[in-house]
Amino acid sequence: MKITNDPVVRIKDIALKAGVSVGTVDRVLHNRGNVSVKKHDKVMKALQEMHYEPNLMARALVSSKKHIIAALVPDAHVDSYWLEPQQGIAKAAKDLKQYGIRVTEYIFDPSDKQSFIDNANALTKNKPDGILVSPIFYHESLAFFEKWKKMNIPFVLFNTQIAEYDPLSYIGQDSYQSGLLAGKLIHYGQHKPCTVLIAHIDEDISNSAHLQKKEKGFRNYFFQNNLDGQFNIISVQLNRANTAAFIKPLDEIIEDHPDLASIFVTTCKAYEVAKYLEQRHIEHPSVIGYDLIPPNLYFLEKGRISFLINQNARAQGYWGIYQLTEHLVFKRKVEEIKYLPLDIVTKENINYFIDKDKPAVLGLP
Amino acid sequence: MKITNDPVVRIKDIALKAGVSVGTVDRVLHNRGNVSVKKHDKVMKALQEMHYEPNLMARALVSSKKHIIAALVPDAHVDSYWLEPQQGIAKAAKDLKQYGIRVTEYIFDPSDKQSFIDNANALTKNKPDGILVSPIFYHESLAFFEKWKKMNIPFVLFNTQIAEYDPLSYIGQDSYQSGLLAGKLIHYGQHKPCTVLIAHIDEDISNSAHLQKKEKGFRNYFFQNNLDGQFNIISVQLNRANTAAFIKPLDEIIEDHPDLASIFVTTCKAYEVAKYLEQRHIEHPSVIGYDLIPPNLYFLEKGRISFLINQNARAQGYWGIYQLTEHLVFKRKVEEIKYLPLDIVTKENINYFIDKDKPAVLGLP
DNA sequence: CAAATTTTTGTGTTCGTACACAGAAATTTA
DNA sequence: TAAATTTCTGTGTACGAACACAAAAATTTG
Repeated sequence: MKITNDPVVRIKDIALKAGVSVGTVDRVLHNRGNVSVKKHDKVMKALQEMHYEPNLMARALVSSKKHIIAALVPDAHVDSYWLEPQQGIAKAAKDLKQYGIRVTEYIFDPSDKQSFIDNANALTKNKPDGILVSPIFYHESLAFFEKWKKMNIPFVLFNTQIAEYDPLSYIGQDSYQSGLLAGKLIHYGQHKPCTVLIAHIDEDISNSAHLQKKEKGFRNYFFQNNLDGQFNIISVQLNRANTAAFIKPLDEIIEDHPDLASIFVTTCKAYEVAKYLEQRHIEHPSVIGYDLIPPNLYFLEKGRISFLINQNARAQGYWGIYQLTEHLVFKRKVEEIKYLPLDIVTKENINYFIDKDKPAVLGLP
Repeated sequence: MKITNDPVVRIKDIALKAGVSVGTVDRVLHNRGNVSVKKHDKVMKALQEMHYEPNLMARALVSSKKHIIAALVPDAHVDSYWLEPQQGIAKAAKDLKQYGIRVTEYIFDPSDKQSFIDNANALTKNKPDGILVSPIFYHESLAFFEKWKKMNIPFVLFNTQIAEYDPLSYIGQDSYQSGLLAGKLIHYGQHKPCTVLIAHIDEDISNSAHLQKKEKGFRNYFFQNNLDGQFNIISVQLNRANTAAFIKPLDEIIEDHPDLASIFVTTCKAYEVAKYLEQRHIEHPSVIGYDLIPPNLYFLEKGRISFLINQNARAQGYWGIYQLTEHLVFKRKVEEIKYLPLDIVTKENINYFIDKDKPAVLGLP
């Protein structure tokens, strides 16, 4: 039998041990100054010896002042991908309400820079206590980062990383690594030489660092493992807006490459490829894609999509708000970069990844 | 711009609205009785209308009485598998200390029923406020469940499920599902007819419901997908204690089945098979196993093990303590069964799964 | 109908921390 | 050296919920 814990130490205990009042300990703890060197040292010594750890509940209770967090996120009507982060944000807002967190969402059109600017301006005018933003427009974002920096408003980025003006934290997906992972999955499923297609759907690669990183990671998997000779990797950019730009290129690729064994879809639109294959009664190529959105799940269940890589977009939104809360309410240090797990999801383990209404007790791991 | 939250409602607000004192509201909230029907109704009405949700911080703060949780877990020296749950328990103990939780561990020898009984007796004598137990001995466990039930001590099971005497919660691995998943992974990697080996290492199948469920799930994958014809599935029980009982059967199987394509190891001992294959310079069979323990990670990194299925044993320990805390401290309803995710781990995404000082993200998606 | 008893209701204190404010000690100024 | 100022220190209150206890109202008893 072993006991895992030592007793709880309160500020009062520290004060007693150091021979000072709780007020003095408090001043030391928060570097508020106005403490004589002598007592400061005494308190520090007591703190070291007793391993003081603040009671987060009491702390949260007393500083129950309201913190307003502004979330600047793309409109899910334009690209349904953004539904997930938004759900995460909403969940976090609900869970963290009791800590005095209020979340205000500013929704911009991801296809319209001006919409981003307008919303960012509106947000800035309201002077929130913290900002969560998906800075998909690089240059436009920088200007606001500078403003927020000057206004001393902490901001957290998610989905897209921009290192300048050091944000409080970046919550992200590791696109390169996910490309590597997709490569592994496809390689594992294919032993004979064959053709593999990388399909970028509905997004302009040149404008998307993500897609580039995914493609690079994917290609590098085969390169690093000296598989270039066996696998003929081709890539294509498709656009659903225009049937000709979607169906036709696919038709041609299928015709030109009878040995096409797998298709790696770099966006959340794997279901479009699955649908296409089904309609054309093409059985052989396996499909790997991203994100647990309903149409993808449908084809995963059917077996038409083999794997989905879950980048935990929901969790990105959740963690963004969570990190800001840690900073604003509990004044804790937060990780500068937080990559969320890359889950490999199949028909057989899907049920662990949907729903996930996990509770939040702050302070928890 | 949309605001995600409504204002926080306190007991005081309810009392004001209902025209009573906070004491009365408190009595209604906790069914303490001694409230006139008239006022009771008024309070109920106010509660309904204002969507009261208790402030968990304040609640935990006021009832900051110590809760002692006893954890009855197998000795990791006998089977290193138990290291993971123990780490999870230790982490939870640390995180939840501030909520007044003290964890006492009782370590028993998993190969010795009497050791289980002795420790369980010692534990019971100390009358903890909650119990976390891995009831690997069925009959011996039942007797204690009955005692604890009578003593009104909530207990949570992990790792092994026993439904009688309804525990507060069961935290578990879904062994059947993980077998299915392993089947899928092997099938995905093998297109030609071949032989597949199920290896149970260092455990007696007949005594382990887990291993049986894993094998059943695995076989059913192939059965349900009408793949019986193509895949010749054989199984073997190996024991490292005796070299003859380990090396020899493997040698024979390899010789008898030149088309052996994959080996599914149902325990955490996949590294033993990987080591064997390496020493014999046998390249072709892919290996799939369980658990992220160092020797397995070594062979995963080398490529000798293709996939590891992570049953999140660490998280099992963590959640066990967590669920008891939810019940004891926050008085929240806890899920009766909590299956932890089955993660598919490869060389390419391993870094998200090790370390995990994961909050279990508590609360997270 | 008053006294005794029971039921119902309200008030006050507690938890650990943060912060405001008052009071004490040390320092500077005249 | 006294007064004014600055630096330092301790005390008191608030946060929201829980619970003990006191007070008030309703009921029973004599």
